[in-house]
Amino acid sequence: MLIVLARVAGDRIMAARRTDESASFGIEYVKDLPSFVAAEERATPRWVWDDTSHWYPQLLAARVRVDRCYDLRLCHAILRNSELTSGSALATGAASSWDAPRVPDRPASGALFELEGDEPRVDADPVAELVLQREAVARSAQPGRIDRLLAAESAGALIAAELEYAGLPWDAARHEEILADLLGPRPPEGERPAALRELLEQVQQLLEAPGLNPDSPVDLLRALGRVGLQVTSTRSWELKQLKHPAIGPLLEYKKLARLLSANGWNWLDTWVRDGRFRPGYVPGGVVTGRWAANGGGALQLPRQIRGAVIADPGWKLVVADASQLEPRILAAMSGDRGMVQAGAAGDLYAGIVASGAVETRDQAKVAMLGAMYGATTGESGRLMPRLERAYPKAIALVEEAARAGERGEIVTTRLGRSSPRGQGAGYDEVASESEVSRARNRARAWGRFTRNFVVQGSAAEWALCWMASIRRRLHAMADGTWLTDAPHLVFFLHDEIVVHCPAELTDTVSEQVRLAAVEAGQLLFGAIPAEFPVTVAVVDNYGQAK
DNA sequence: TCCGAATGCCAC
DNA sequence: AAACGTGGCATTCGGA
Repeated sequence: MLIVLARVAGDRIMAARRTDESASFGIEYVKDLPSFVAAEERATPRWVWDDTSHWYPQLLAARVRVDRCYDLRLCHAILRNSELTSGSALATGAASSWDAPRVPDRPASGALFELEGDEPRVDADPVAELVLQREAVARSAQPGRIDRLLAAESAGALIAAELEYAGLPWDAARHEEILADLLGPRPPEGERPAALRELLEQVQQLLEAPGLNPDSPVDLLRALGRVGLQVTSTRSWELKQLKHPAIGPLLEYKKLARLLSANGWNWLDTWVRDGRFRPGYVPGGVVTGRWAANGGGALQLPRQIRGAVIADPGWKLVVADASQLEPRILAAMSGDRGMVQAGAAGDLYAGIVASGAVETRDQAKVAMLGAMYGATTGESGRLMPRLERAYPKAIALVEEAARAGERGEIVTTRLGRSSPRGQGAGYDEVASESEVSRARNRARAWGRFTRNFVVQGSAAEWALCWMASIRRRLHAMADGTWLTDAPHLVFFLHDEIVVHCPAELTDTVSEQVRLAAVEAGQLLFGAIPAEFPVTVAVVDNYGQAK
């Protein structure tokens, strides 16, 4: 059963229900959304709505969870662009409001937004859009794959809302300790903490630059130049090459200044409330299908402060990451038996060494990353021919993706997400030499993008399937207990998840997380015997994992 | 004074 | 050693 929800004129909510494919929609109006959804959810319908982030948070706030949904905006973006649905009316029609960029939900009351016109929002007709989308899927050459992707993408939207609802357990006191240890006590607003002040004085003295602000690259570059240090930038790795007494304290300053500005006291005040860090997640926010973040920097949580992520008393964190996910995805997608075999024993990179393709694990890793990113120089570039000889099908897949991109063609992930229509490679015949070379560079850069797109995007699909399966399994374990009173997901980072879990359930949860990884592999690749092992750590704080 | 580009570093 | 993909975010700096 499907139930489509929409806001209609007069700020009313309409529900259009369809019990099976052949039936027509029955319309009703909803008085109280949470109680309506809670009642209907007993029959586990698929809820269809324009944008999960506009509907689900208020349901969760009322302690109403839903099992399945269909996010029209996210699915539209996939179908509109996918090679697998390129002939559909949805793909060929004029752009509509469904193509508009995501609109962040309006805060309940915000003076800033009142000016923008506060008439109630009326949704574009979601039933018509749903019909168009289903038609596009039905006419696709690969309806199974694309449907799987739409389901996974929609499940991801539910998970993102639940992650934000639950929040990541965060011990503000522990965070403050970490800051105090490294930076000194919290300084008054606008002043540098003690550790930074001391380092700054040293740097200023050693460079004989009393007024120097190391946070200003221009200023710093000038000061370094005055003592004879020739550098083209002030990046840390470049400064590390230099020999001068000021470099040590300068690098230390930069490290601590980064901690202060990115995850210091201001960050703590802004993003942590009541023992939870609640960042913004944006499912489908990256072209490849990865999630993006907006607010809080969830996807760049530095290792330095992960020790502040502490499970509640009596609870644990189950931290799981998919080992060498992208190369394994490449192996499975290309059907490269040798590379699949190399990953069968556990450590894919060790398997590559064992096959004799390269000498060390580090070489295997660098070479694989280079193959997926398009490295041409350095050690990675030098190892490529050997990798290609050992794993011809895997390397051919990324090489073909790169060539397609260079020709201006689109490429597509395992389940059917296509790259944006690119940067044409063309240049005209009368173009000057520099124009030709610029065009060639642009084409090559786009080729590196499409090369990476197929692997990164397919890995993102695997991760969505994995996480959706984990969510389903955790819900089954919960046996009616509310989301956050039972084991629940609290963090997601591309190929890694964290489950907040009562201590006595960690074994079961770990097992379910592993089973979910097997299931994800089957969802993407069917019977291909590719392994997707996960490393699971049961810890009290996130800093203890890995 | 506001805003976008440039810079640099964090995550995968 | 520093070129090789996807991002977010804080800070500086120069132009409107």
